[in-house]
Amino acid sequence: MAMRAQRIGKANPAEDEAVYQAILRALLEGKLKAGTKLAETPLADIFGVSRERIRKVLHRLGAERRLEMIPNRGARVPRPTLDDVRRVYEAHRVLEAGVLSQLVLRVDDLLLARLDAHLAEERAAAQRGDRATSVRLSGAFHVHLVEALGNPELSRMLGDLLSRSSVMVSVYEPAAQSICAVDEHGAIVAALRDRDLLRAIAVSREHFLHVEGRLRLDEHGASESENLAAIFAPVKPLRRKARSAQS
Amino acid sequence: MAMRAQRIGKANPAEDEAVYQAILRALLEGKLKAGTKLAETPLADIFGVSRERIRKVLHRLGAERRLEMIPNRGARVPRPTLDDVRRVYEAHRVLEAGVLSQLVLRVDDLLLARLDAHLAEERAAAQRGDRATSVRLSGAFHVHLVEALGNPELSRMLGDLLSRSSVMVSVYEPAAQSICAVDEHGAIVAALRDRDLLRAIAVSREHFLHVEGRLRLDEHGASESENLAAIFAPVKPLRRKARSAQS
DNA sequence: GCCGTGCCAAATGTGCACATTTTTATTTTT
DNA sequence: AAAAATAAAAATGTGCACATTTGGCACGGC
Repeated sequence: MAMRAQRIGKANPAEDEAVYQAILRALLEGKLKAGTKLAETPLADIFGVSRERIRKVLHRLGAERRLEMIPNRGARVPRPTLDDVRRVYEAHRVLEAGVLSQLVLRVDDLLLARLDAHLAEERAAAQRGDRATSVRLSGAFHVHLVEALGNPELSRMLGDLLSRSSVMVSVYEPAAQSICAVDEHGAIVAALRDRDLLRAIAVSREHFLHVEGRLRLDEHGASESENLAAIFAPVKPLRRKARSAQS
Repeated sequence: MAMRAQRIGKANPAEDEAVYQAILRALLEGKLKAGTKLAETPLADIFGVSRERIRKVLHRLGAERRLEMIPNRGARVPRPTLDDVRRVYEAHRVLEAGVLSQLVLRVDDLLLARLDAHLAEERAAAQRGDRATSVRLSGAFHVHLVEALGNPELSRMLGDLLSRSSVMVSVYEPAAQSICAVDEHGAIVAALRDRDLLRAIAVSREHFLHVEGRLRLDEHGASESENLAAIFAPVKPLRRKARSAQS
């Protein structure tokens, strides 16, 4: 019994984060198609970490409602119903209405200036046809609104909602028109400048309904995304235990 | 080696739930004082389950922001700052404003009748001095409002917020006056009946500010709650491995 | 007398070896 | 031959044995 100094218990929280971020990123970028099964053992091989670590990350993502966990059957990328998407959008709409109701009470020139600056950025990106930036800035507008309240609770809520709708967008939304119209954002700021809560809420509501209206109505049965190894390829294996599971 | 048929791997999800509910309940009922450390091994002994099971539950509660998890140092009952409490209340206020903005667009007689019935219950409980029921119904009012929208996302958000503020209430709120005034709830319903969004939001806002205003301003250093075994005593041990850890 | 240093006990984190459940493939029966 | 039944294979869930880290305490130095 030669005291096999096992290499267990490394206590490396960075590894957890790395795996978590990698899967989350793939999820947010839409690289993982809806309905794909995320088995523990293959992922452990791909990332070169123990299965328990994968398991922990998967359960965490499940708790955040970003993965669908079925007891004894593992984790799957959720396949949201059109109704699910609508509910998330509605929640976003409701939350923003609340944010606006609080915001009209404390608008100041500084905030308005910041929002105007953001609108200018959005317009610039739209004019030069930079669609990627447009999409990013379009989402950032709503983040700006909620962060103006300086309440981490609310910011986190909206963040969760946004990340989830981002994933859903990749399923149901036509890629071309997925950006919010800059005019509508401008209208919200204008209403805010006038301290007109009812108009702000109405405009915001219209805005979200527009986005919702663009959702594709057909539920195309998202196919399983094969070869997971390729999806996580850009991420360097943390340990060199991973072998290419090429078929 | 007589094939020690180990009793591991029982795959009993009910046990998880039981432990989770027990701790959550103690948390919500304020039996666990803020700052109390929840070590894994003692809890495992108390509940008569394995440490891993406790660990899983503790991490889940941490993910739900109901416990404060410190790496390598375990779980503690959070000791919220007064600012923390205010932020949760503000989030609740903002969310309800959004709910109301959506609700005025779809109020019908059925909803109003239900709310009236609830108000009647509240008044009855208040008149007969049933404080426990009053507190419960008072929270249920806000739940009714959000559930009227029929959106599970929003309901879950409010549920999280409510449960957290419930815990905080036990720290900062004077026990006697912690109930919402029925009149204020009635005023919200009245504004809803008139489809007057601005008034509904204003009344709701006032209502929450009243509750916030009653918070105790002194941060009393909540002492550690000793003898955990007694706190979880009403819960029957799941296995008979627990011995009374009386000092 | 007080602070820095090093050891000891306790609590948390992790990998592994199983048990259990699910899924798939094969066989048998009507 | 199709469907039900059965067995094998794979994947998930769990307890346990460690390793690692943390906190306290004694000892010694300034």
